Amino acid sequence: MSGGIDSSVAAILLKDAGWEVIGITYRIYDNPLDSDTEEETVAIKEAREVAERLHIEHHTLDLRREFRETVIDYFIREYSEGRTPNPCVVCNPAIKWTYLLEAADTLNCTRIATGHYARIGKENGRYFLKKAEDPLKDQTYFLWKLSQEQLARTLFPIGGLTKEEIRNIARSKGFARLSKKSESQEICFIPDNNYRKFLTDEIPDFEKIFKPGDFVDNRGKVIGAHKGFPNYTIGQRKGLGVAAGYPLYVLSIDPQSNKIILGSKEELGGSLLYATDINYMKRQTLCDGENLSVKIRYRNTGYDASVYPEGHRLRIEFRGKADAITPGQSCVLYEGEDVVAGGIIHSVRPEK
RNA sequence: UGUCCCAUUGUGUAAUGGUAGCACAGCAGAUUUUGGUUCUGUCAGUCUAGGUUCGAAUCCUAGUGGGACAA
Repeated sequence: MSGGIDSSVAAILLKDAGWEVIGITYRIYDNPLDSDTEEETVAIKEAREVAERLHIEHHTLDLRREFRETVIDYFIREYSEGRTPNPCVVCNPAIKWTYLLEAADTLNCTRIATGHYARIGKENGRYFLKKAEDPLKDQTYFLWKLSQEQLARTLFPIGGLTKEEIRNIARSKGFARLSKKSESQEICFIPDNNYRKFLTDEIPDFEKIFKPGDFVDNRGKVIGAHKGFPNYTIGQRKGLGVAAGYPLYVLSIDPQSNKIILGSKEELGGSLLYATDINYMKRQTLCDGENLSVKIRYRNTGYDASVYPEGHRLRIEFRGKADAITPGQSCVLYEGEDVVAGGIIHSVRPEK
């Protein structure tokens, strides 16, 4: 329970369905403390209050160290290597599910549940994610890394409902204030939403390690100066400070030469990627050249692509051009509503 | 040194002599369980000095700066 509307309604729905519900809230970062008590964070306090009103048991787990070691360190490492991390994808299996299941075992609970917008299916003995009922809120993109064991014990009480229905439930159950809370999450451990500032604050000697360098065009011509490559991500347009008469986007980042290549929207498109860290979900493996819909970012409906397994990785060839394929981000393979597999985008260039 | 061309917001450009528009960048907001994208709004300009004209970015003169030719 995060204190927000989704996990609170998930708890309400489970309780109404007759489950014996226990609420768990994590403390993963030094978020602002509640101004009255100075003891717990605002979010934890709100989650505890919801649990109290539902008359359910509630526990708080301090996972700041674990979160730091697995999520924040990863986040920093990826940007330091010129890649673009997705902390939620790492956090879900490694933190949320791992410690929720651990708590479930100590508390003698059979299942765990979260407030994610997703559904679970099972075919041929395999568990897999299905897109949420509300296509605008579907969060399967962030959950592709969950294992079979994790999925087997998971419930998604709100996956079959729309955001509007969730709000109505909260209101009808007397949680009017929750239904009005803003959606905005962004990176949960970066309070001011400024990840660039976070990196320069967190990385010792940032200015010494990541020096300013050149923005260049596709032919290598210098067209501007960048402020250290961790400040940028592929597809980025804002904040480049280079005017060309048409919008410029970050095409690629080369940490070795400390150069960042800029170009037009057309040049940003790519038709190939290699994915690693594959997690097979609905299928145990894939056939050569299977046609699937591939999502390479959260807010995207997916591109038609052919998928070729190559050892421990996948080669994905898009039918058309995919926009801003970004190493470090996830690619999730869908067959209709079902998540077939997922992986991390490793490279976008043809290789042997 | 001689001839010619150019000079508009931070950048690139537009405006039959009638009082300055567009794009990019910047800034702000919207959207969002990653980053990026996208959308909306907004700031800002006629090189300088004279002159012609009811009126000049637009015409004339000089200056300044840049470019192209030329022994």
